[in-house]
Amino acid sequence: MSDPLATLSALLSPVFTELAGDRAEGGAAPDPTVRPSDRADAQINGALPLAKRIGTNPRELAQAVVDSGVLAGVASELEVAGPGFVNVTFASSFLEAQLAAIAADDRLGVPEAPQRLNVVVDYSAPNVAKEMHVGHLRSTVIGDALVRMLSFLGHHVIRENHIGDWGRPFGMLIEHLLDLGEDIAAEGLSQGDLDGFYKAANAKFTESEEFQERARDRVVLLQNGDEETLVLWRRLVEMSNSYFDRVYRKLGVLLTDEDLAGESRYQPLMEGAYERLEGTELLVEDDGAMVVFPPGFTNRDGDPLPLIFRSRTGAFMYATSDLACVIDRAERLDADLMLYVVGSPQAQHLQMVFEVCKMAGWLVEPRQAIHVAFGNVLGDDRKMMRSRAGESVKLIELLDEAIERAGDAIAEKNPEIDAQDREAVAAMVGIGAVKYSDLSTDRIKDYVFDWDRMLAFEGNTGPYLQYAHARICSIFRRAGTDRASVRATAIELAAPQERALAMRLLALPTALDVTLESYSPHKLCTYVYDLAVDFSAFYENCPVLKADEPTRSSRLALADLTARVLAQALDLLGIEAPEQM
RNA sequence: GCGCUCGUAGCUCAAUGGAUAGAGCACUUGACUACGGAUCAAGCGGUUGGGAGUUCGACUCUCUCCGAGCGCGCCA
Repeated sequence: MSDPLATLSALLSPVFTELAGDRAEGGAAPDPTVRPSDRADAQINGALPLAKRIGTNPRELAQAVVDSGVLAGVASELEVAGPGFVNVTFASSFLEAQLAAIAADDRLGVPEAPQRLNVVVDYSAPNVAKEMHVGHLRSTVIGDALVRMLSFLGHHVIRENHIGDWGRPFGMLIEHLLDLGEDIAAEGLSQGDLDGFYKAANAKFTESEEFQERARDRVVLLQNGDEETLVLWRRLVEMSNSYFDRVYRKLGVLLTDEDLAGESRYQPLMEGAYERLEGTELLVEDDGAMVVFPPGFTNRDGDPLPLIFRSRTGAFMYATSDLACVIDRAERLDADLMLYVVGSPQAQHLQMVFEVCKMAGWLVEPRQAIHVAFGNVLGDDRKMMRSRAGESVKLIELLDEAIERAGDAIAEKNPEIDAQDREAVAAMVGIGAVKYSDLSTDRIKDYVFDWDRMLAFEGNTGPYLQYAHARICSIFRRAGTDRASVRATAIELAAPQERALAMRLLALPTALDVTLESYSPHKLCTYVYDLAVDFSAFYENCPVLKADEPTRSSRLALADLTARVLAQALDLLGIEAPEQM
């Protein structure tokens, strides 16, 4: 761990334990509570709670921490302040050594997780023969970022795209496919007109009784595994998947066909899951349905709320499917962790499913399932984002608009760039802007989608971060120096802006840790933004190319390291870092 | 009605129980014969929805009230 704060914490822990002595026995080990500080490089806050616990004077205890001498070589200055804080200033030599270490490290100081976990991430989940809309954006983008971060830490990540490829609507969809003829349907669907297809089918269903009957018969055939029907169903799924794939490529996420784990896949597992549930005696009959009453859930009348696993008519429900899912992930995939990147309205349902799985013994600590919930994308009217016609906005159109707007802005700000480069950069900038605006606020909250703000290129936006990266690349272009060639150069920290930048660069591992502690990508966004701001201050105050040696080389090395950390952190968010823009 | 989530500057958002609640936008004022001004610096702007409690210390934890969104049995 390269973070100087982490080093402090590690060095101080034994000191605190010793100072606590036997008077603190029984409790948890005392935490030095090292925090960033605006009055010094860091502050140690742990003396206050410890003094309280063992009944001594906090300032004296803080002084004892200082006198322990364990920070020799790490800190150049230690000062007891206020009621018992210790302000720490790092020795430049220490920071310089840490910088050298991360500069020589492909992982930029981020250690691999001590324990390699099997992590299933369930995200994106569009519906076959239905358009992907803004509602799918958050799940896809947040899930993708989490997948990237977890993979980077060395975990074994299994992506699962739980597409809606099964169920009653497929009767009418298949009949509509037959009516149209496969070729015509394929043409429409491959053009991305999924909504038109679905709506036409739906319209016929509501209008024509004859069609309804055919649709219902078709569902039965599908469920009974009729081969001809299955062929048609597969065609439909394939056509949708190739469309989804186009969207994913444009969006730049890692999902591929390999990751498809649709509802149909869990269909054959439901019977077994259900039988095992029967074996637990949790299952009870209620009003003809087979249900479980997990404790703590009530309906509007204050009665226990059931989770229904088999309807009165004998059909399995989506709870049954979710149950089969958990069992499959736990037993076949041996998942230590299951992340459900699903909108917050599903909170209660998932909570109930997880609870039943716990009661039945299929979800036992340390194996755990977590709902990574998120809020809505809102329009400027603060309501669910809709197109002018009142329909949900097609994701693909939204992405195209982002790219177009970014292209216009680039053409305006950087007329020298050639058309081909501009096109490539516009995609990186436009998509990056959309992703960053989605990732940079706390996922649990709704957020307002605002073109002007996300593409403003100023303030806390994707383009601003990319710009910081592009500027660094520009320095090297101008210098005619290969970036890799400066990586072994010693960095000397003299100016305060250099120190601040260095501290930030070293903090990447901590930023990743706190991000994954709560699966909140916005924390990593805040880190990257702070890094870009620190770099801007450095750039403004510390001339690189005009500096004398050895300062010039040192600053080139610092700039290169900054670009690497920027690009790495952006990559973990799924955002590309162009070399010019 | 019950449950979950949210409420922070005019707007959009931050803040692992730590000192004086921070950014961006907007507004005001400065800085280009230095590496990309798509920038930087400074100013303005707050009883953190109200109240109570826990704590040496609360935006953060607990309770309560107000307001908003979502969910609450045979769709997924």
